[in-house]
Amino acid sequence: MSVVVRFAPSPTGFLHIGGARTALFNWLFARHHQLHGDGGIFRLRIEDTDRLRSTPEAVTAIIEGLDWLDLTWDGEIVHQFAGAARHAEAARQLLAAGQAYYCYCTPAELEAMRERARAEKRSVRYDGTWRDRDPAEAPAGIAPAIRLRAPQQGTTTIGDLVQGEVTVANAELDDLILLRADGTPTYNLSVVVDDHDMGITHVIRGDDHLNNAFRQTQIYRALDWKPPEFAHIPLIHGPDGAKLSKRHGAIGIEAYRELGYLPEAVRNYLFRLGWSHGDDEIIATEDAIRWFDIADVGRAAARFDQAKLDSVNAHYIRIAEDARLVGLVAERLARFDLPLAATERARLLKAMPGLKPRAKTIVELAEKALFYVAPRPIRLAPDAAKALTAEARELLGALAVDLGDLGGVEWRSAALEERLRDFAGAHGVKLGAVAQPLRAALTGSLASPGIFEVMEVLGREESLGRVADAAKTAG
RNA sequence: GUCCCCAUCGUCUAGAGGCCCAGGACACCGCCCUUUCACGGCGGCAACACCGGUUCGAAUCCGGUUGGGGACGCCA
Repeated sequence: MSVVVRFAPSPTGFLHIGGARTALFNWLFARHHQLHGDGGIFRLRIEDTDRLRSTPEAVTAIIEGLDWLDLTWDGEIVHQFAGAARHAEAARQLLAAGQAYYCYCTPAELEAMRERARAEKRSVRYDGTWRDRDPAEAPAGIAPAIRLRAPQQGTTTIGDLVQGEVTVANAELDDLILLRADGTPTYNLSVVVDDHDMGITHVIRGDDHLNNAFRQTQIYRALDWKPPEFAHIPLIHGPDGAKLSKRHGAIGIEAYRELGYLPEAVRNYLFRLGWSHGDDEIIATEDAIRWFDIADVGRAAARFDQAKLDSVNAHYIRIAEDARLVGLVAERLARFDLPLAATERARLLKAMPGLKPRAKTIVELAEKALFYVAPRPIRLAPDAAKALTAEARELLGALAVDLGDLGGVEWRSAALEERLRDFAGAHGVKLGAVAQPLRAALTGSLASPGIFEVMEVLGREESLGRVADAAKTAG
């Protein structure tokens, strides 16, 4: 079996987290099958048949989002509207075969029909007014839409790879519109024709399309085409348990990049949401490809949990290349008018091993790296300033003299630690009593990487300069 | 309202009749490590929605109830 799947977003907004996961699952499915030699084509189709709401900006956002997540598609992007003529032709073919008919109801009439149904607490669906009516009775001046003459008896069943076998009574489904009055095809028609023409074997999409699967199956049957396999994956819900929407905040995938998440972390978090492989939590993408199986996708909706995303992201930051991290941090700092010189980048590179286990996001990493490259005198956080008591400053003054005497001794973490311990002993105080004021002086904060490491990275001159700054700070 | 789907710790999940008085991860709380904060290590809290069946035996199978979600557009 040669597997062909597609991700088919409508370009009416940014690529949100749910769409990203749908794309990810399709991509994983394709790459998995590719690994096993049975095809594995992942196509991208932009469903832009809604001419009013589709925008080129949204297309760009979707492409950038997929690029960022490194979900590469195969072949050319298909723009659905480009196939409108072909879709319309399918509708006319059904019309000629008696599988579809002209409906002259106006939108206003249909709205009234829905209102009535709602008021009478009946199910809301087209009542078939024009299904069997003679077209000769058509009102003048009204352009008709084309509706599918759907079966009214019996049932329609789809064998869903995630949800199992799902059956619905045909009486529950009404005659959907295939071609609008203006001659443009509707979503359900376009999807069926495109999926068929593109040779799509598996349709993997959000659960919210499950109902459409029945309608689409009816269209396949009317056209005498074989429907693809369906796999409707559960939606992602917000913390409140309802479908993730704009109401839950800015959730475009690019927002996550902006918030400092690494693409591999977002990928890991996303495919672990609804799909599992035993107890594995941190899963490399290569392993996910190897292990991915629709059968392991859960049936229940999952809530989005930022704390977990943070933790996964923290993990990927810890194992990321230092140079890459420096690049990402530099990019952030540059936005705050802090372009880094080569020496500062080199400093950050050296500091990165001590910095990265302390950050959950790149934003946080940049904040924590700031003191390394900030110009003297560095800004002191309130609690750091408070730690610099008169007594502490006096101690730092003495320390500066002591360290200044270090002369030819190496300015290295191990040697500095030894020196500091001796200094503390000589002054009859605990190491912490000198380390904390020193930390405040060097980093402007009371929480930082190991202080000896900080001294080494900062270098002799900068370190002593900062200590001197702090020692003379007015208490 | 009608139809469809779902249901294990707060959250993500493992579990496909005995291995489960339910395991892992995140979060939370302790302790250890330690110059601070993290990381790491150790430990703790915490769930099979409910009621009936089936079975020697059910988180796992069946039915119902409740709860949650999704869909009901000439949107996609």
